Amino acid sequence: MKASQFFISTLKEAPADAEVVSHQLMMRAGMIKRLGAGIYNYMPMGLRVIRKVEAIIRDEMNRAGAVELLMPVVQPAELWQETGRFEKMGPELMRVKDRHDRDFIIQPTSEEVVTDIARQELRSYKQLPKNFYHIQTKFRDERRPRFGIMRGREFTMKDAYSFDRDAAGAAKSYEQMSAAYKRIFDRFGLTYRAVAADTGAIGGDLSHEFQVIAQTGEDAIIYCPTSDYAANIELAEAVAPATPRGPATQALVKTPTPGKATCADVAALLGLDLTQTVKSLVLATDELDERGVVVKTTVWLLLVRGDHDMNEVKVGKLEGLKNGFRFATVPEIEAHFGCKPGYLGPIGLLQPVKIVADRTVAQMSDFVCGANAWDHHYTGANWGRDLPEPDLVADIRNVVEGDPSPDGKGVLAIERGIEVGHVFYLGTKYSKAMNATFLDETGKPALMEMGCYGIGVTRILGAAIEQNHDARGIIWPASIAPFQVAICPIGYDRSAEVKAAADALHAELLALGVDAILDDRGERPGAMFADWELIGVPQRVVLSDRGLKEGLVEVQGRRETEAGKLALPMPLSPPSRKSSPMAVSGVLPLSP
RNA sequence: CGGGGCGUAGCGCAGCCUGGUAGCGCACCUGCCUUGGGCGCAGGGGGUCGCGUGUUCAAAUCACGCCGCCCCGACCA
Repeated sequence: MKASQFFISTLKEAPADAEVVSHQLMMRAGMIKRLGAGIYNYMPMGLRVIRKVEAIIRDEMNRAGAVELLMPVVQPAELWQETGRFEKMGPELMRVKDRHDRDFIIQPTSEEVVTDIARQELRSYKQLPKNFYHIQTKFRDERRPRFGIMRGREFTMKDAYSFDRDAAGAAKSYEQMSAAYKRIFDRFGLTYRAVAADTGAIGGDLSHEFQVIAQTGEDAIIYCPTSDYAANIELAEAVAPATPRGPATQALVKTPTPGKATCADVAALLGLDLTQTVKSLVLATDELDERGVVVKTTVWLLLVRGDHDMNEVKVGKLEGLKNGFRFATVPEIEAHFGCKPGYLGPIGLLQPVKIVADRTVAQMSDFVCGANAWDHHYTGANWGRDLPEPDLVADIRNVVEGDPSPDGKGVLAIERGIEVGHVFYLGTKYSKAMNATFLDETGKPALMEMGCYGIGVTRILGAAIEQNHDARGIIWPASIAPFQVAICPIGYDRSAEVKAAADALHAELLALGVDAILDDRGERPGAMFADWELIGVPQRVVLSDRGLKEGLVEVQGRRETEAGKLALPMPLSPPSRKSSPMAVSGVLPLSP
């Protein structure tokens, strides 16, 4: 490829609305152009990266036995009504009507359509297992699109769906996909972690997120540096403290804490550590009759230590709360606690309240909590003496750095990640809703066991840049770089020798199957170098009259600060075979 | 959805408060010059100032409405 024939459009300044570095660099490098909120044009340079990402995904998906098909972007609402998602999903699901006023959706994912295909086509156990995937445009009407391509509304995703005859088979499919994902992310050349994730209503433990490690990541990843344990923060278990509850040593005292409504303020006022305080959160659950009218409301008091945060996902799994909960209203709070929010606590309740203590809180003694009286807290509160033991003790908080690892093999650490892949066991959720059955050996219909597996194709670009960039621009891993080598001749248009040498090298690299681009634009060297560094091409070859006189060219890796000199002709080797899972190294020898 | 901010040339911005000729840098075009880190000089093209209504002799500027975009927040009392 010659640069003059290709399309290169770089900017010195990033558009003002680009906040995160990947967004800024992709705009500056001319890879994407914004068309609307969360909607982008993929310009030629960016599309080349997308195509390379897709090629690796296809290669490994096919190797893992998945079969590619293509399902429509616009899908009839009927299928989504079958599973109830047409009504259940929020405005994130884009609904459209056609000229006949019929309902359609723009797909955010394709469980319904693929299940529809499966129930029609897969009729015998002999046809299972089967894994269908596609790489397709998705649309999610995010309430707030941001971070450029990383949280756009329109994006490209690879989604795969496995169909098995039983749960054991589905587990096997899941493992195959996990293994394929590891190969895929290894080939991308990115630092990532597979973390256990919450399975929501499905249950079981078969859900993993593939997170690209980056300081700017939206997700907190919990892992144990001394073991294999890794989970996202929704799931990571906070184990009960090893030390038993201490004895009560203080008397219960109602202490004035005027204007100090937060645990941090109270602790500071009383000169105590935040870990001696208890935070009160009030939830409510409603029982409905068949007409949907509230017949009974239960108020819950959740207690976590002052320095801990409640974990809504964990709370949502508790008996009595798992069918949905809300935060209590102020009138409800006043009726049960006799106090407005700010000084609430578990002692001296006006009406029965279900008390759930976090495991840590249940082990505390001589703690500080709200006194259910304005501007007052209790100090020296103790379970069993000043208030009954809690109705329920459970893990209801987020883990924090330094907590013991649930596997008992060290302490937990936290780092940030960008979720770029997710593997998930679905069970029979969709096959049941859509009656997707097959005939087993006994001739009886059975529900298909499903799994789904996604990779955010366009998000990979953002994640790769967040993880790999410097002051000069992007640093693509070789396997997904738009070009592997940029040939930069100095004086291409005025030196016959330079032109001949550059053309020859270009032809030779192309013949070897190397994605090389020859910069024949006639730019000055500084402009040329700055462009390719911004774009992030892994290797650059510079040819000049000066060097050619000595029979030398310069080769420089994008991460290197100095060029190495190589004698002509260069000892070129073909790039590692496509099938190699580690085709991430450069194609040119970097030093003689 | 709540709060804040912005909309002036392809990009980055000034001008608006205090109404009267629309300006700067980058990019772009022409010529000369230069050629190892985004050259220099000279000349040039390009903007219904987001849209609409109103106030006024006169509106980018003031008022009202709409649209678009960006940021922060969304229940931890």
